[in-house]
Amino acid sequence: DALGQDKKLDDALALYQQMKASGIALDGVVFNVLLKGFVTAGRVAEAMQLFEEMKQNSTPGVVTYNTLINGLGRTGRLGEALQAFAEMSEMGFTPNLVTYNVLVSACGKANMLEQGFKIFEQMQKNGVAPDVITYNALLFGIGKSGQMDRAYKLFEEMKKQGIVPTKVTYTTLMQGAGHAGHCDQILTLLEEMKKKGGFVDLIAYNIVIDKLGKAGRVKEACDIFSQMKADGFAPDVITYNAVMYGLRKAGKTNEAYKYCGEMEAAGIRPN
RNA sequence: GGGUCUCGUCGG
Repeated sequence: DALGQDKKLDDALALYQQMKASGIALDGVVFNVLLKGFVTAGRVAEAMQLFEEMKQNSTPGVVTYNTLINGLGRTGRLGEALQAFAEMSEMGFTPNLVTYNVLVSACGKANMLEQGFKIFEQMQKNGVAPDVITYNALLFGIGKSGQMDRAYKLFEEMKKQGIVPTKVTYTTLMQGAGHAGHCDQILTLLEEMKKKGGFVDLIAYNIVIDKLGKAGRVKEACDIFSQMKADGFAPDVITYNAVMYGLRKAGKTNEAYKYCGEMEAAGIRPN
């Protein structure tokens, strides 16, 4: 699993072959881990091949299906993901919270928001209660489709249901507000996150700086950049790219170069 | 008893 996460999937495969050759018994978890490796590397064909192999050995389980559905969904193959979802039920596996979350998330990314809401309803009919990840995934899809009024309604609704928003909820709303061009909302959300304590993180600052810069509010972007450092956050390459993009867009190329120098001085490699 | 699955950030 560690090798697979670390872009060393082929080393993981070698280890797997070695295990097989030494006659070590391989259980379903080993296969799931490999499947996940293929899926995160975008090697879907090999993932499908391994999955077929697993079926011969009758090692697939709910986690296997979830991993596979996630892989299909995140590579834009929503149709195949839904097919795998149907198949798992036929095989007698009961979809769990993760299964539904993977599907809702895939729908949002694929601009199939209404399909996502259908699954949201279906899970509840089947007695699976949505959690904060489900709502965050829906908010992502709503934000991507530019319907922020609907996003704020769902945000209120989730709280009414007793779901506690996380920092991901807030940054997801920020992104949506950015898509809709609502920079002031982003700043309001940042203030709310600060009040919560412990909600503001590097990603939140990166989003704020990016959106302000793209909206031409480059002075504010630079101010937030200073503020994040004052708050003890170290800008990363994404932060620097975002400020520099905004500065360059505003024609402040010299200013952008200053940040570039600062970045290198901070030991951050340009990408 | 433990190990595997799901949500948010830039540029290209």
